Amino acid sequence: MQKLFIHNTLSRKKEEFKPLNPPNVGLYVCGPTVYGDAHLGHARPAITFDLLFRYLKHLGFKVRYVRNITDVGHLENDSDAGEDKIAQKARLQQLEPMEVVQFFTNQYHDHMKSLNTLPPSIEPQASGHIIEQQSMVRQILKNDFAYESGGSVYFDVEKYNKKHNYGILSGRKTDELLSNTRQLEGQEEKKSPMDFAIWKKADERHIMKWPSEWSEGFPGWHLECSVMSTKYLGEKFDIHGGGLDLLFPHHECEIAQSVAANGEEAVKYWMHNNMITINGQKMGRSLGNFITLDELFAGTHKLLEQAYSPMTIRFFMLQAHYRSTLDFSNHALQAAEKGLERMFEGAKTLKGLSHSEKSSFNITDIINSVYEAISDDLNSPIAIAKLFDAVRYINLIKDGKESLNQDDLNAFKEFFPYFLVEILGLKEAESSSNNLTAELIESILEIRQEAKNKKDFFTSDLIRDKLILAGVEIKDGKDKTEWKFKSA
RNA sequence: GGUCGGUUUGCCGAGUGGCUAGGCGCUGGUCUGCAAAACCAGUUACGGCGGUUCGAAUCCGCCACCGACCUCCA
Repeated sequence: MQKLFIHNTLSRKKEEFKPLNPPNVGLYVCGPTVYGDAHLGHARPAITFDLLFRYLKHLGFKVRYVRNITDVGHLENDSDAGEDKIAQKARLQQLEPMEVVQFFTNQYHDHMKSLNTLPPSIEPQASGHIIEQQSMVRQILKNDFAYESGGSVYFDVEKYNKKHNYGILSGRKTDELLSNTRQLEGQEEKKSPMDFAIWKKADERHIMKWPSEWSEGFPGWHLECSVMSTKYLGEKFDIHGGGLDLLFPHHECEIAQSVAANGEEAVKYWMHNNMITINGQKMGRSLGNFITLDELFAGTHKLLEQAYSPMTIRFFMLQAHYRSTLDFSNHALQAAEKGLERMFEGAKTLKGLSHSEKSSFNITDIINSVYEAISDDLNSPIAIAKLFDAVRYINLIKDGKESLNQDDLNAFKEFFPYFLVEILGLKEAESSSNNLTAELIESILEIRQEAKNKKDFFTSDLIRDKLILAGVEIKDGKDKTEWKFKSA
C-alpha cells in the first residue's frame, strides 16, 4: 500500500499516517454554523477533507467521517455575554431558530452536493447533544478544571496550564495571552480573561436555552466538537480537520477540554486548510468581503464577470495546495474553467484510443507519480500537473506520435477516469440535453452538411450562426462535425 | 505589540541544494471552404542585500513589503 504522509499541525511536520485502529479511521471536521449563506470559504475545508476522505477510502481504510452542524452556542458579541447568533437572527426575521437552522442546513447540503463532496458518515447537530455536553461540563468540574460563576461555568485555563500545556497546538503562551487580551465587557465573572465558557447562562431574551443545575443556558461553543467527536469516534481518534482560523482558540480549547475531561488528548493528527483570500485579504463573514456559493454559481456578485460552475470551483481549489492561501480572481477562475475542460476532453479522447504493438513511453511512471503526489500531504496541484502531462500523451497517441500496447493502454484507460472522478471528485456536469434535443441537432447538422457538400456556404454558415446563438458549439472535424452545448 | 506564515515568469500556482512543474494568456504551426474549437510547439521567473557551497528559488543572517491568528469566522 502507498504510504500516506500528512502535515500534522501539532508537530508542524509531515508525518506518515498510521491509524490507531486499522483498518478503521476516524475523521472529524468542523462543519458550518448554519446562520447564513455558505460562501467560497466554506467550500475549501469541505473539498479538502472530501479529497482526504476519498483517498483514505481508496487506500482501503474504513473511514468514519463526522462533520458537525453548529446550530447553537455561537455568540454574537466579543464576550461570552453575547447573544446566541442563531437566536438573534431568528428574532430579526421572526422565524423559529430551528427554522433558520433547517433552512441553511438544507442549503449547505445542496451546495456540498453540487461541489460533489461525499456526505459525511455522521452529521451531528450541537442542539441534539445538549445532554452529552452537560455531562462533559460535569466531568470537567469534577476534575476541578472549571468553576461556576453567576450561573455559567468557565474553564480555568491557568489551573489547567499548571498540569498540562495550554497552547500545545497554537504555540501560544499563557502569559503572552494575558498581556494581549483585550478588556471586554461582561468579563467580571471570569477569574481570568483567558478562561472560556463551557456553559453559559442565558438571559431572558434568549430563545435557545436548556435547563441545567447551573442555569437555564446553553453550552459553550468549543464544547460541541469535543463532545461529538468523542461520542462518535472515541476518546482517541485519528484526524481532526478544519480551517486555519479555528486553530486558536477553538481547537486549542477542544484539546484542553478533552484532556481536562478524559485525561488525554483525543486527536492524533490535526490538519488545517488555509484561507481563501480576495485581493490578498482573507474572505470572511465578519469582513464583509465574501462571495456566497449561490452568487458564484449564478454569477450575480458584483465582483464576478461570469458564473462559475461548482466543478470549476472544485478544480480551482484543487489546483492549489490546501495549506496555501488561495487568492480569488476572475482570471484565475476562468483559467481553472478552461483547464478543467481540457482535462475532460482528454478523458473523452482517451476512451476512443486504440492500442499499438508496443509502448513508446512509460505510462506506469506517470500513474505512479500521480499517486505519489497525492500521498505527499494531498498535493493535488502536483497530481493535476501530472494528469495534464497524461492529457498531452493522450493527444499525442491520438495523433499517432506516441503509442501504448494493449496492457498499458488498458491500465491508462482504467486509471485516468478513476483518479479524476473517484479521487479528485471531478465529474462533468450532466448535460441538460435529452435524446430528442440531440437528434434534432444531429438532423440540423446533416442538413448543414448537405449544404456544405453543395458548397452552399451561405446556408451552412447561417445554420452555424443560428446554432451558436442557441448555445450549441460547432466543431468541424475531418470526417464529421462534433457539437456540444457551450458551457454556461 | 506578540506568535506564525508568505513574497515565484503577463496572471493563477507547484517546487526545498544541481535536472522543463502544471494551467491560463501570448506567439508560431497543424487541421479547415472560412471561422471556431481542438491539438502540437515555443514562452526559464524566483522581493532586496550579504553569507555558506563546486553549485541556491531552495540553507543561514539582516532588511523591506504582505497576510493570518491573538475577538465570531471555513
